[in-house]
Amino acid sequence: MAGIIEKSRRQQESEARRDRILSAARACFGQLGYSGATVGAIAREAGVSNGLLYRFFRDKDHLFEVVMTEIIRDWVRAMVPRDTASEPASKTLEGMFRRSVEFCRSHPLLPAMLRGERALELPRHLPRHLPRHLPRGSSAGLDRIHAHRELVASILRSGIDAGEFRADLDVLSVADVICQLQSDYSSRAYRRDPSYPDTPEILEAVVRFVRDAVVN
Amino acid sequence: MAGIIEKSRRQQESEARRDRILSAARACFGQLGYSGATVGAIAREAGVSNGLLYRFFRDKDHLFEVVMTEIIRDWVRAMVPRDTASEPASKTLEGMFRRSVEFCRSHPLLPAMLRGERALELPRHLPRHLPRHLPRGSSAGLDRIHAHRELVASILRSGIDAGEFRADLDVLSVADVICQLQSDYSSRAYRRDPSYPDTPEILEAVVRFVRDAVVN
Amino acid sequence: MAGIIEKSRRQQESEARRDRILSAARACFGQLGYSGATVGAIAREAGVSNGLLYRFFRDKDHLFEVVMTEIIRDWVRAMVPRDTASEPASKTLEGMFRRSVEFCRSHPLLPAMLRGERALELPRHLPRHLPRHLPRGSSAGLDRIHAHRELVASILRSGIDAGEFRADLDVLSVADVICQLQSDYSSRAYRRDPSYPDTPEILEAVVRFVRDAVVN
Amino acid sequence: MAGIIEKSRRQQESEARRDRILSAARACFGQLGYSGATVGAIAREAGVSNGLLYRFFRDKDHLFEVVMTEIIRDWVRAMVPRDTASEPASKTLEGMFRRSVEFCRSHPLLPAMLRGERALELPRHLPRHLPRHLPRGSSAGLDRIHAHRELVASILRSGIDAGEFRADLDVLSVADVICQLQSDYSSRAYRRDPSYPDTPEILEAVVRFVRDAVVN
DNA sequence: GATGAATGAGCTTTCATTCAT
DNA sequence: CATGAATGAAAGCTCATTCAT
Repeated sequence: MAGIIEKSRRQQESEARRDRILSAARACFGQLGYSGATVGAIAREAGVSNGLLYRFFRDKDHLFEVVMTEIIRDWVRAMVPRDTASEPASKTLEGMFRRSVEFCRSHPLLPAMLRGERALELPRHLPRHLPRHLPRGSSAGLDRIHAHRELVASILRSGIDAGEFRADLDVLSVADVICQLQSDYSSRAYRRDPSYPDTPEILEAVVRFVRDAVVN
Repeated sequence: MAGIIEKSRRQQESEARRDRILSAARACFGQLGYSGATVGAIAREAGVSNGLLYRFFRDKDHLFEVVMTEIIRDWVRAMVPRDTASEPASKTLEGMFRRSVEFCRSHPLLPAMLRGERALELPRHLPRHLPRHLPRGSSAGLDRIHAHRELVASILRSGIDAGEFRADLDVLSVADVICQLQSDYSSRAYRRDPSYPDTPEILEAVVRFVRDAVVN
Repeated sequence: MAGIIEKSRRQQESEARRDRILSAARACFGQLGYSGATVGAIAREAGVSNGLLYRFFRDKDHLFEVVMTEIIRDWVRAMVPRDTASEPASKTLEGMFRRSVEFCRSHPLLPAMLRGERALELPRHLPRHLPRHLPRGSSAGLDRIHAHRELVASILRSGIDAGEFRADLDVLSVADVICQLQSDYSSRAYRRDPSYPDTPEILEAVVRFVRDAVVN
Repeated sequence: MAGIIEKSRRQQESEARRDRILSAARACFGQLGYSGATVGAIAREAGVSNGLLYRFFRDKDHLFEVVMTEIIRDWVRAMVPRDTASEPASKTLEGMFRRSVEFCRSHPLLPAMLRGERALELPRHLPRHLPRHLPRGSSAGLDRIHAHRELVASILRSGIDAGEFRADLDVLSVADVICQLQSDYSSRAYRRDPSYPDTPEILEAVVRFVRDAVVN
């Protein structure tokens, strides 16, 4: 039994280190961008050696991909509405919005990247000669984005069915707009840019803005 | 007099080169991100030597800052409403939105960065130890952003005064939302990411969405 | 007694592991060169852990040296003539040559390195500034080389004494040439380089070449 | 005119540096093997910066290939017989042999590699899992090797035709043996290994050895 | 002014070696 | 004894920047 525990201890520590690396990567990529976040910086932040990173991840790219996939998974998970049945659709919508903002506030800042996904530095080897279209798109991430949009759309539809929302909404497009706003304002917490304020008042205003746009 | 003309000619050529560099930088930064856009690539794209770049700009960072400032200036300039007096405020708003999108579509893609400003790779040397707040923020650019917001706010106010818009709008916050949407959808043209579609239908929907949110 | 047996068993296992490591090292060094053969690859090939290697060998260099010494010992041993008395010296010589080739063919490929000994990657840390003479030269190995040459020389001498070989041979030099050819052609099997063919015809020709050079 | 000279000066210096790099690479690869010869060591030896190397050569591999091609070209060129007509074939053969040795003695040591080509460290990325056959074989080099063998063969044939050499020689195989010996003893100068002596006596003996093997 | 060859700091990645388990 | 996770020095390579021409 001692043996088992001992082995488990080692394994646990190893996993903990892996997690610390992921956390550090999340933070570094978020604050410094893809190539600004050097492997060395990530390792230092995680309190491990440079080389250890490569025991867990094939290379920097792989680490990046794992970070992105994870963060999107967590974010979507955090937003998903809980008890959608009993409340008015506008409340459901508002709940999602607030939970998303809350997730981003209390969590490492990757969601900021979501919005800018494109602006995130591309892995440096892909584009050698200028006119090349960006690949990127860890499919896992994309799926989640679609799922998110679809979720909002379904809330909109149920709101329309309930006579709560305007009947003439272009559901998919409006869902797109709402998702966009959600990621925009969710990420402000981490922009730390006074030009893009992140006050309760603003959030209130956004919620009201959306409600005014969709309710009858 | 010949001397003067000659000098003037020289100056003209020099300025033309500077412009070509700026254009190239705009394109390269846009497509490749901050660190993906090497000084060499920009120079090649501009058809000048590597070193010439440093006659006009202190360093890569400086060039980046100038590019950003310029692009924001042009963008704001393109959006500014022409004859604000005779039309309803909602039309003015819609016009701005469409002009913004149009500007970004026909113009090099930097506006895409606007939205993500923060996500744009930062100059690699600045942040050595993690908890450091991003400098960034070519003040010129910031001013424009404020100006833009102020402009939208003034349109909102005049719409309210005219009884066209809801009287209870939190003008500044709503202006913020509208500006955010403007830059979001303006930049989609350049994301080339199927997850973030850029169809006329979407644009129409956004216009309607905003109108529904603000008109009485 | 049980204790002794147990210990002996342990010891046996340990030695078996040591042998497996040596085998693996022979294969890896041979196919991948000194620095291509990573300690990890050797351990994996041997089916032991990375660290165990260091219980038996001081470091990678030491392992390499032992491998070289062993292989040379085996090779020389394989070449040694059996019943030198009854046959003509040219037969003895031919027998050595063929046994050497056979040894290299049926054995891991290190003999290939023999020839190139010098070209074998040297331990990377030794030579920092260029003009340094290569250490290398596991004395054990060298002795064997001398022994080999001496053996050939003695065969030559007995051939001369028997009136079978030319009397004017520079015995030591000719022995050197013959040894050289022996290692050259013995190692071809492992070069797998079509420029250096390894056919029975070639071997036949070499045997004849040597005979023609030495017999009266 | 000044302009032309000036430009030429720059170019000349640049080419000189390229040559210094090639020289240094020749020396380093020769003494240290492929991976022992670090890019840094080569640059230091050449008296240039690390990075300059990459202006002239794609990467370390490319540099290596150029070095090999060049050295083989020079070597073969140095061996080629001058006035093949008037002298006996055995003299022609002897001349080649001596010139080859001379070339290697006065020249950086790469010829040593020729012999060991296979033993030269392989570019490290090719073989990942053990059972893989070595590619290598800068075709330019191989061609030269074949050419060399063919040259020797033609000398042998003319010697046979002249009744100077044995009529029953397996020409191609014997040419192979002679070429092998040529590269063996040519490279000894650089082995600096007392086990493989490089004295005039040895050379004399080799020449005689070959003569005895082929002449009638 | 304009060039681009040259530099060298700094990046990602590998791997011999150690040591807690 | 044996393991393999962890380390960190050092490798190959890139690229912002300088400066002789």
